[in-house]
Amino acid sequence: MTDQKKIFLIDGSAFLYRAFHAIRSLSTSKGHPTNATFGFARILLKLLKDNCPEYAIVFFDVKGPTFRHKVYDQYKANRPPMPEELALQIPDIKKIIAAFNIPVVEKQGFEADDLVGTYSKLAQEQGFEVVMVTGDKDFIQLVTKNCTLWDPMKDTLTDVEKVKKDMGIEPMQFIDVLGLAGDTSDNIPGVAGVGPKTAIALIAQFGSIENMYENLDSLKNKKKLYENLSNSKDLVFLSRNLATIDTTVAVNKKIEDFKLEEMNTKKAFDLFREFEFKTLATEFAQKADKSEKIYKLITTTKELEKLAHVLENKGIFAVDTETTSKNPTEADLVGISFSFKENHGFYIPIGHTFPGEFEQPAKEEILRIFKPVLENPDVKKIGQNIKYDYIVLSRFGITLQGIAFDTMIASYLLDPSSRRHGLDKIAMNLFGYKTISYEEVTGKGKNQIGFQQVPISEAVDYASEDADITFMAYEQLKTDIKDQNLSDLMEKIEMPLIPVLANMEMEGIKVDRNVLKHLSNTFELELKNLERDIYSLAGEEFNINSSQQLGVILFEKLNLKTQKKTKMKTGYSTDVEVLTHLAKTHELPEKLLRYRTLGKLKSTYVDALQLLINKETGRIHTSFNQTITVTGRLSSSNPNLQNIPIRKKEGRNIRKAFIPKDGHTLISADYSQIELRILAHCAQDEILIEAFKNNEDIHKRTALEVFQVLPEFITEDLRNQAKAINFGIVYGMSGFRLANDLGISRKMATAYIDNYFKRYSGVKTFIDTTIEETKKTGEVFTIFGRKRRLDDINSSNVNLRNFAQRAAINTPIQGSAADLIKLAMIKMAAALKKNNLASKMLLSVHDEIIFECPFEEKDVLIDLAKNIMETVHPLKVPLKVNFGAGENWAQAH
DNA sequence: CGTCGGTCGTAC
DNA sequence: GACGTACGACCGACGT
Repeated sequence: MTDQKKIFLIDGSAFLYRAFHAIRSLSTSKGHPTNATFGFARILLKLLKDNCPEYAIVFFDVKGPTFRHKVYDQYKANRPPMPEELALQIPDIKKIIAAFNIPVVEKQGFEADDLVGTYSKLAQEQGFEVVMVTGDKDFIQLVTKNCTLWDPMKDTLTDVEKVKKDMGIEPMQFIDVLGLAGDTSDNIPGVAGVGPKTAIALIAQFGSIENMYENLDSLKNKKKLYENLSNSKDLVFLSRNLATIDTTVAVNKKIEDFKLEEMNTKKAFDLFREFEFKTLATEFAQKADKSEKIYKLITTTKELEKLAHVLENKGIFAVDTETTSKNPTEADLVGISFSFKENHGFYIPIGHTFPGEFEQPAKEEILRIFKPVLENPDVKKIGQNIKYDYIVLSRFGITLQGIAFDTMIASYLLDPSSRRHGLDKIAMNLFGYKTISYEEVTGKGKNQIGFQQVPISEAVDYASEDADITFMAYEQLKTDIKDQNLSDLMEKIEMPLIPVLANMEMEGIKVDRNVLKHLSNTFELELKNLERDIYSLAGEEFNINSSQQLGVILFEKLNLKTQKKTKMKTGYSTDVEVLTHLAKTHELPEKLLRYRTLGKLKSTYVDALQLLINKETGRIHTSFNQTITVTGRLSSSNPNLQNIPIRKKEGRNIRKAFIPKDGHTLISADYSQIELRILAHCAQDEILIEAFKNNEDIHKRTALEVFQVLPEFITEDLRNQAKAINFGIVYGMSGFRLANDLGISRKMATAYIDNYFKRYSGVKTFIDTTIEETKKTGEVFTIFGRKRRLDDINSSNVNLRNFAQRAAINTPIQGSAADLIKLAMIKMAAALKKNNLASKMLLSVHDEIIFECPFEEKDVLIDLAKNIMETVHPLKVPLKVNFGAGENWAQAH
């Protein structure tokens, strides 16, 4: 190695084609080709990584005639025009080069080759070592002791020694080789019958074309060659001229000007993201720069007041709270952070355990100073999962107002199928920025500390970053939301829903612990008995909850007939269906079914619910998650109050534990057949619409249509079968499944479905057109424009494709129902406030809203709710809401 | 000792 | 294979 400066001259034009052809096909999800862009980027990255160049230039041909065309009008005449797929990618490639901060040189009338030649000469004159980066053999003529040739795709290096060794000639003599051999791709003629091998041999023998012709007689013994050479003398000299790389192009002569600057990783990352180069994007993501961040600890009264003042004036800022718990209904405030400008953040410590190292302001003072701005509805607030902060602040006497944007929700609306809407993922996706993780500052496992114990400097960085990134993400996501036509959904539904849900969570629902205790004891007793019986029937003790061990007992020890394997084929299935079947032949499965039912009720509901009763309020405060489901529904967790049993008697008893507070009653408002009504609306099916308009029993109507019998022959059983069909349609059910469910032949089930589609022809058309449309766009939409991508709809995998087709039908229906009830909840919350009612909305269970209502308000509330819920958004069919009231949830429903 | 996938069961 | 959307208890394999 020498300390000589080195410059890399990159033959961009040649690599365009090589990259384009090397990768067969690659494109973004929208179909924009990226194969050449990817190949080119990889070549440049390899160059940068392998060589860490200080100087480099990329050269491109410029469209239009060059001096070679003047000399020879057939030059490159046989070359087809650049494929459109490639031409489309040239701007992308130039963007990548720009992001890498590599200078580009191109000049009208000259090819990249000539520019490489010219700069190669200049650079050597100025004391540089030159590496020409290309796969084109023509450049061999330029190789000198200070100029080598590197092909990054084959990773071969060509220097003077290698040329001498391989061909027995000096590099400069390679021009004469080209003169003789020609070049079919450039349409340079050369000599007929003379290819590279012969040409090299001739030049090796004679030294030059001139010398060869002077001594042509010595080739007379090779008659054909001699004739061809004699006849082509003019062409040979012309060909040599054409193949000679010009080294005298008039250009900026200062090589020093081409010193590389550091690449713009951010821009490169953005481009990789745009072109969907996922691995490259991730690679670049980790190189984010934290040095430009300005995060400040704010503690003095003067600073606090100044900050509050600035926030007020800015009119919009991101806010984030740090607390002692993941559960906002029991979290204590540890700190609060703000940001209103990218790369800037402020942190105010409130409840840190070790304030000795700094002055922690009094909590009351902080709340007093920031309460006005946080409660000012004209000052907009941005948050990441801001419902959390709303609840925490609310418990400290601050009602957050002016909630304008939630980055978690925006991320969700843009791609509800993604399970990752954490700030870390958002930062990575948008900026390639790796955030400080919570575990990094608190530790994890048994050594984890609360945020209140995190050293203040780390707390400042972590908390400020959260607000900073949230603000930065907001600026990007708001345009993404707009571009994707999701603004209405965001502004009219999801954002206004946040405080509504927050208040429902804070309100919670009262639970009678004694009811649960009693149920627990009752179940416990029976479970003990069942356990004893089961062990006795099995002839041994085993873990009844282990389906694996159970399988062994049933199918190996007792030799019961196996029914089916589990989904993953890891063992025998022991689910309800199997056990029910086995129950006909053995007593054990019967007991197991009972054991399962009671065990489920006890562990999942009766016992788990008791643990989640809040000590302060005596109520259960679920979380309503707004960014979980792919369809737009809410989900509920800790506990999940959306799957409390109701269908069977024993389970329904659990609902008796959910009660209203004194002087109140629980009211259930339940949308009747909302999904079938939405189906009627979306499908514009005449019969369905008519049936709903006439307030008919929809399952009975379906029975009439499908079974083609007179009304007086519709039995309860037939109605139930029709009900199963109605539900099945919404889920995209197959004939097989229907046959299974109804215990009829597959043929009969298919006939039913055929009949259904014949009668409800609008539904049939809706299903077909929805699937067709989804195939084109890869997206399905709800009535309110909620979007879900279903790329699998075009998968070659039958299972994936069928699944996507069913989802394409179900999502608009389930999702539109979710849109409607969300809107109804927003309107109900507003109406309760406007009418000064003391009633509270407590829960939402997909098509049902539960209220807690003072006795005297009951009639008013039902009137109001009926009015609002049924007219929430007019459809082609009426919406109908059923009401129930009672002293517990079982009664109310 | 924590994580994670599999199985099962509850709701709409 | 075969009906959409969730949450969560329990088991057991696996990794630290």
